[in-house]
Amino acid sequence: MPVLEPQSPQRPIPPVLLLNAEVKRPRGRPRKTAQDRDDGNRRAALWQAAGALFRSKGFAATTTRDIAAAVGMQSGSPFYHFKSKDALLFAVMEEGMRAALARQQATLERTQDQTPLAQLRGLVHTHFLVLLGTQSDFIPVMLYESRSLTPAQRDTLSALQSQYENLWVPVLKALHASGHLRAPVVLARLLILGALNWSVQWFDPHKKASVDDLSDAAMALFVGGSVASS
Amino acid sequence: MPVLEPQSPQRPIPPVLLLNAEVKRPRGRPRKTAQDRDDGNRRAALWQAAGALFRSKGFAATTTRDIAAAVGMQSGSPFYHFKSKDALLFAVMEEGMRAALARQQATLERTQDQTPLAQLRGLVHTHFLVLLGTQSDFIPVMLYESRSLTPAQRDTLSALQSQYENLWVPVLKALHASGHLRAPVVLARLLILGALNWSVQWFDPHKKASVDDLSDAAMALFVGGSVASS
DNA sequence: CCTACCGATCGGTAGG
DNA sequence: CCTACCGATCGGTAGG
Repeated sequence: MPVLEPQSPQRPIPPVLLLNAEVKRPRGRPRKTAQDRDDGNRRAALWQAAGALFRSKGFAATTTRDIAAAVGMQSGSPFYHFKSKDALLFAVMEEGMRAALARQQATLERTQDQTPLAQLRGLVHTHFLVLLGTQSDFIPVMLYESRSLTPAQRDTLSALQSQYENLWVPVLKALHASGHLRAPVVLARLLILGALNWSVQWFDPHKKASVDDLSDAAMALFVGGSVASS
Repeated sequence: MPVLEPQSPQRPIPPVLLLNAEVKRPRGRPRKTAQDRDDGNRRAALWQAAGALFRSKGFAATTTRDIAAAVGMQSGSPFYHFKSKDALLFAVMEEGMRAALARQQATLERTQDQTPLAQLRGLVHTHFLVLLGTQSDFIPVMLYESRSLTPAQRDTLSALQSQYENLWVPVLKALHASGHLRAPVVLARLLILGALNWSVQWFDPHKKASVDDLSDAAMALFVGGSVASS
């Protein structure tokens, strides 16, 4: 009887692995096809899964094992793609900000010949889509978990956030000049973005209010005010 | 030479305690005076310290050892006062909500003979004070860490939150009826509270904008709108 | 409220 | 990307 029998090939698959795999997976490591090989598939899968988990459970309460399991990896494997859990958090935020920036820039281009009111309506609507869309967990994560970043990461993200906020300023300035917006532009920007961002706390896609309804209400609240008649 | 000498009174104070205590404390366990005895001193100290730590580091990233050290206890001692870390979180939130409710009720009583605009201004101002005051960490914690509560705790808190939100409704309805507020009342309430709540993200007491400035800007934004002249 | 400790978990790593 | 594991930490507890 052998004293040492490491890695016996007949050893049964541990139950915990069967729990994580819905269907039997083929034996051995998956072959890398031409489409599959190191083109960032797995890396993107990791930060997308991380984004969803960070959003629903919070950064500190999410384990790297959760993330690994979500994409069918073993516990140590995420560290092959990301140096640390922190790097994963940063990737989630950075990818999200870049996507949001691109969408808002497209919105501004699409509405550049319209009135400032229409431009604001476009920014508000796109912001709601970015915030509340099914696959955009990035922004809520960014808004809630920034304190877990390193200073250098925070700086990089701050620059992206400034870019994003600055997209709003010319529109708000125009509306301030035309009298549609009464509050000072800087504070108005902060309060408006806050009102929109907070919707991640209460928006329920199953309720009756749609993103369009929200956009209408926001516009009415911010720039649809009446004459102060008393 | 005695084998067992538990609680030897000559035993030196462990260095870790000296680090936490700015001044030398009297030897032995502190005597309980009439004022001191179990009147909730230590319990309140714990949830107040927990509130500050949960706010700055987040619930999951704060250890019960952090909390114990902040009030000069040993690692296991918070569990003498609270059944679990979870119970501490709940205490922070509940105490905060009750304090906020009391302050807003006082505001409404103080302004009950004034115009709805003045009443809203009072609610906004008090809300900012509750949010941004030096000793009110409770609300930000509540807003960010609710997912760590048990369902029963969440229910209790939801009831308090509903009470708080309902304080705003009559005022907003009056302003809607008078034409000062254009957006639907329910969505307006959500957007307005969101705009205010978000200020915990960016408000800096060392910057020039005061809570009064914020209140003015918020009023201008929500109910100070101009005629839509184009 | 302290002491001493447990059981579990977790981020991360060496080596393949 | 997996295996096997470490070092540290953490919530919580027994007993006093």
